[in-house]
Amino acid sequence: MNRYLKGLNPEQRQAVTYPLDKPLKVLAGAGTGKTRVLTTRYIHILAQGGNWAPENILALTFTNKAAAEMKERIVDSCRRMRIATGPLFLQESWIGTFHSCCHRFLREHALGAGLDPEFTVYDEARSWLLYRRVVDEFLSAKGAVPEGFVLTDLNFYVKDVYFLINRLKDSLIYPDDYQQMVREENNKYYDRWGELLMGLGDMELHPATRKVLMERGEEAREQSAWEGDLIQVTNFLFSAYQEALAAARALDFADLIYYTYRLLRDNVALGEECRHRFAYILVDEFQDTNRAQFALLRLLARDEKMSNVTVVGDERQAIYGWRNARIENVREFAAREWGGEEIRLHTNYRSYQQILDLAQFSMEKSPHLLQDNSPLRAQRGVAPGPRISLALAQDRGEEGNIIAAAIGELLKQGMRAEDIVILLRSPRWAQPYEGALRLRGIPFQTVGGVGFYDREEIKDLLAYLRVITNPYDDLALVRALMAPPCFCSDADLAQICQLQKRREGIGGEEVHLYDILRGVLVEPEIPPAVRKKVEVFLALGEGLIELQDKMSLTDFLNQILQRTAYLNYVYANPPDEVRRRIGNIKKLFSLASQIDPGTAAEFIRYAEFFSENDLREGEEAAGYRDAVTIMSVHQAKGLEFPYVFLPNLTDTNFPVRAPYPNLDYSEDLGLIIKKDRLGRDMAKFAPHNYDKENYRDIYNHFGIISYKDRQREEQLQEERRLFYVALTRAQEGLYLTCPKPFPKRSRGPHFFREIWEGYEPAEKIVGQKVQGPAGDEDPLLDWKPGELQQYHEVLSKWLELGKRIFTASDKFLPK
DNA sequence: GTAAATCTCTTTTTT
DNA sequence: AGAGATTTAC
Repeated sequence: MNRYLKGLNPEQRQAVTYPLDKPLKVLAGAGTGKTRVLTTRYIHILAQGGNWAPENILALTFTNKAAAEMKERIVDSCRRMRIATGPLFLQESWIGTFHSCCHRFLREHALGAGLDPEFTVYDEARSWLLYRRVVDEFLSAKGAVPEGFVLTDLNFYVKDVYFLINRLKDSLIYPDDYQQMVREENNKYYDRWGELLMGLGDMELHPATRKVLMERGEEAREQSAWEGDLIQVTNFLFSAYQEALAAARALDFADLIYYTYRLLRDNVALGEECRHRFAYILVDEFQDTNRAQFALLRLLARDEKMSNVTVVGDERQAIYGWRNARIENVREFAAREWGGEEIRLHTNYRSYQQILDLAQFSMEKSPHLLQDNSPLRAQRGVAPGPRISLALAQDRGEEGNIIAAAIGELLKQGMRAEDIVILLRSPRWAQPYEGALRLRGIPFQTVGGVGFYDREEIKDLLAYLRVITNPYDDLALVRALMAPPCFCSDADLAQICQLQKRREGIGGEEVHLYDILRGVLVEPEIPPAVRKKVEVFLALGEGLIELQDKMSLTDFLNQILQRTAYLNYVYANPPDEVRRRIGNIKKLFSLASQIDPGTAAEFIRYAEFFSENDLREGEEAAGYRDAVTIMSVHQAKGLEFPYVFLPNLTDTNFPVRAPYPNLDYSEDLGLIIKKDRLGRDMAKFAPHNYDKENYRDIYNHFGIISYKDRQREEQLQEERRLFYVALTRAQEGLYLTCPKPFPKRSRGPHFFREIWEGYEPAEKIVGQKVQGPAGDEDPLLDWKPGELQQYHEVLSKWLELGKRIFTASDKFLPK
């Protein structure tokens, strides 16, 4: 047997050695060694002879980090196997994300793809700025506006159209196709309404129901006209955005996939050459690919049956739907139908059986239509003693204390801090848990989250700095105008910009926003309220500009804070938020003092460097090597930890309720708009009284479904999968906690409740915080020494006795 | 009685 | 902004 196959279990070995000329789909559950299978198959291809070089194997991953890891592991194995990889392996191998591989390919074939060889790739920030400019031009040039279209309507949709465009592009739908497709789909939808209205006559209905349905039909007809307008506008903006990209010789992320796709589709010879070059294709995290990526994969494959393609994925871990990933891609890769095989990996090397059982228990609570939801089997078997603990805390402060106490206990038992992770649904909730850990002197580090430089208060203050060093920095100027104390609204700015456009129209030259501001003061058409704001702003700015060179950077920042009364606005937030923001502002001062004596301009350059490179400056000073990690579940994907804490499992936090998009597109409904211009829900979004059975039956009979309903269901399922990902990170132990109070009218914590009430093997405790005297104290930090002792006692029971000291009852969970 | 309007509470993930 | 519960309108 080949050496690299040693140590693989039979199912892994089967996957690695499965014939290379047949399609293969590996359904690999969490912790089943999927990356190992993929890298070993890569080695297997090289070792099988055939004289294949690394440049003949295309290996696609989801992140650059995963690609780097894979490269490292392959190089390692090759060295051990004494397979010569050549000195240029890292440069020649095609191991990377879809985006990075397409980028490289397009550089090689820029001319053939009709691109400038010096094309640039726009990241999200740059593409958004370009799009914004396109929208502004559209707003000022009325020619493209449909008759009757109210321009102010568009402001509501600006962001949504941008997301819509990205969503379409991720499905390879570009302007030419978009308008036609969406119109057809829309017409089909309204045809169904027509049928419903026709069918009403033959139905036995309550007169009131009939009347309502007739009215809704009429409403739907009106709404279809509104949709028509928006289709026209979105299509115009879409084309204009693409043209602007072309003019800038730029591609955005989606374009990288699209241009590669188009090049291979249209250039037959090159397509052939490419299919020859990539003798084998491996794709990791297939459940996170989008439609465009799948389509490209079909083109890259040797034949329609994907004979030289191996994909690895797990539907249960699909958590990137919001980035247009299609979980359906896994099912649609029909390896068996195409003469290949589906291999399932069920042996989990990470966790004890109890943890896998819990994950399975939770997963089966949602009606997923998954190809493979069979349970995982723990290689490590069933652990002695309980492995899953639930705690229902009386409030968030107590929750933090329970977790901190439990972690302290683990550390006392000899665990290392780096073996422990706190996983959050949203990184913005890190603060309470950080506070609890800090209180006990437990070292921690918070990864990711919203980067320091992306924080509102930091961006505001930096904007002021930028405006003062360069008043002609329009972006900074706009940000500063919108910040305290002026709070210019979008509408205010629109009026100022109109003035700018008009000046440019007269002089024919570009006029800077800053120069316009003075004009605003004397312009009769500008409302007094706006004029006042600008007046305040200019006085403020001029005062600061004078001070600029007279003091140190930190003193100057202090002046900005004082003169804008910025802290007053900070203090208007809830206490948690105030503390966080103040902490950030303090940190800005300490960063500034580090480069002090230095100029504001230097500091800005420094800050830009960090934010442009997405180098995250954490909100908390980390620096511990051996520290408890706090991160989001998304960031934890692919990682594992001995002990996992999963706090804040409230009804609103996990699963989280996301707002519905104002605009969306789907193949069966066409363009979906949330509200019509009167503020009513669009029929397509949510048919009236859809939640009532008699209406729903009629709607469904005529094929009128509720986008809202479907969206909600899909959202919940993605949250369920995210929860599954969180649970399956744990190797040794899992601690789930949920703070009270529950909002009066909520149904209680959804996922937590299911386990609390339905999963017998878990330990369950209820916090017993004694109500302190009511006051204005901060509930997060204000604990009394006596209480800590009490937590400790509760916790000892939890950890040592290992028996259920409490069972669920209605007393603690609202019905 | 049902349907619509109002009130109340909470509030994301990132290559 | 969404989702229940509650109130108001018909």
